[in-house]
Amino acid sequence: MSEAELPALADRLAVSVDLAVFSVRAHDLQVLLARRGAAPFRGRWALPGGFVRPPETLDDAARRRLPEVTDVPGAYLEQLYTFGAPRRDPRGRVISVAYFALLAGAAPPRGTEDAEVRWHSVNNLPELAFDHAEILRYALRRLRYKLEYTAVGFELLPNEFTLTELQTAYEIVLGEKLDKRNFRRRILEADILAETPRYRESEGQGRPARLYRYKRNAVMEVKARRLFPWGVKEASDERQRHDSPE
Amino acid sequence: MSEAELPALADRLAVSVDLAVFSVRAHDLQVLLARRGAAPFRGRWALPGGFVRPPETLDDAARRRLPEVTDVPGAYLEQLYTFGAPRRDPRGRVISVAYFALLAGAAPPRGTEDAEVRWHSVNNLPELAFDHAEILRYALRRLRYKLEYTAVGFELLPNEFTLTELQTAYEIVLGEKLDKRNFRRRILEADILAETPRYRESEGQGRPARLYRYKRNAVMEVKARRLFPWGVKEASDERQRHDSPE
DNA sequence: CGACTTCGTGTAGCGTTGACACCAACCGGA
DNA sequence: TCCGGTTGGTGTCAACGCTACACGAAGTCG
Repeated sequence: MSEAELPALADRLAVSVDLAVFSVRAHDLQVLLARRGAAPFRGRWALPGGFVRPPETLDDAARRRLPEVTDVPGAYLEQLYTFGAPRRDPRGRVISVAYFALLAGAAPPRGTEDAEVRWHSVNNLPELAFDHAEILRYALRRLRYKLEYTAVGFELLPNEFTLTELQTAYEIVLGEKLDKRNFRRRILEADILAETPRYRESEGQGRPARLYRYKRNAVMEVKARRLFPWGVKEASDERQRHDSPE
Repeated sequence: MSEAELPALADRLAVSVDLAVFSVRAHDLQVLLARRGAAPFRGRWALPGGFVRPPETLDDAARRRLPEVTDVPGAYLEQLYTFGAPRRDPRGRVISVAYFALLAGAAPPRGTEDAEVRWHSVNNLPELAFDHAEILRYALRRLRYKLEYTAVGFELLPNEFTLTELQTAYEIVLGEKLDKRNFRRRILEADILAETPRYRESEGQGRPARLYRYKRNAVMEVKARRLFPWGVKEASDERQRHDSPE
């Protein structure tokens, strides 16, 4: 930031936000995609997003997109990474600040005037416009990491939920079965859930399950872990940059 | 990304990269700052950085700054977060993609024509221009996290180093003493260091220490950790967003 | 050669993790 | 109402991993 003057208009860049909106629906991890109604990539599916307007925050720009594609009370939103390859958009230089969002599974997609919006299974994705496949791969990786060392899983569920529903959501996202007793021990010891007096009695047989809700104002914090008590592997084939967070 | 057309020139944004360049020098964690030679914030210290030019990658824009402020062979560089509050720059709307870099302690600062560049202790910082204090706080947090669960510590040292030097670097960054035997066990089990046949004999008394170097092509990878075997604390006073990476 | 400094090494106790099986509550149909 | 079917909810024990901790080795200096 040493230049005295802002760059000339011609040297300014278009800045967009793109959202990877995840939800667990139909026992599957899904992401919200919008079909492009105009060139370039007309007809292709893409992450919902749009250009940042001069007076708004990046977070605001991202949050503003949400009601355009789905009905949702509160959603978890987090900035992910900024993608800025010079030719990622054929129209010209556009840098994209990627966000990911977590929604309770109930949210139905909401089409816009000329843009069809639909949930897609992350296991069965169409070809995506721009570099959105890369963005989505990255978002997915981050989502899994995040779920492993933080407890944002609630954001994928309605306000009240059973422990089994929570565990199932984790299993779906992580793609791996978890031990019931250990899962419950951990999540309860973490002291971020509050029992409600209510039970889920609905749908069919079986013993009714206690409903829990997420304790507001409980914030996950990674307990200071001494150095890296983990592992190291040889350089994997995975040829990706973006190894930030983890 | 549903609009068909790019925004008008007037609605484009200036995009800058700002770098938090860290190094361990004089038994202290330091960051490279440049004194601003022009308004706004003339005379204030700021993170080195500059505007992104249309044909270059964000990473390139960041890497291009490095030789302007210091001599360095290879430096570790990683994108951090993108800051986009509308009024963070009094000249107009500028969004800043923040990077952090790690340098071997030897690197001397290198002034530019009208910009003095100096190392500053992170424990004794001057007032910074723009929102750079916030960016730096964030970068520092990420650096500490990163060091705890990844083994980038080498990047703060010259090619060959002793285990004690490495441990000292970790202690300085983390601000906490570490157990010698445990540190060595961990770092060696990780199998990312290679012994050299050489010893550090210089400076003064004591038994000479074996020199090690960082194994190229050894990539840290967080061993898949089951769920969050960690802790949770009440919402801390720390009123910050940006809880991404961890 | 003795005092001083830094290097380099092993173990035992403890806490945490992961694996594992059964009774409880409710439903529906016979 | 009883019985089979389904889902909910609970405790222990063994293996492992982390932490804490002290002393002989190798060299320097006077």
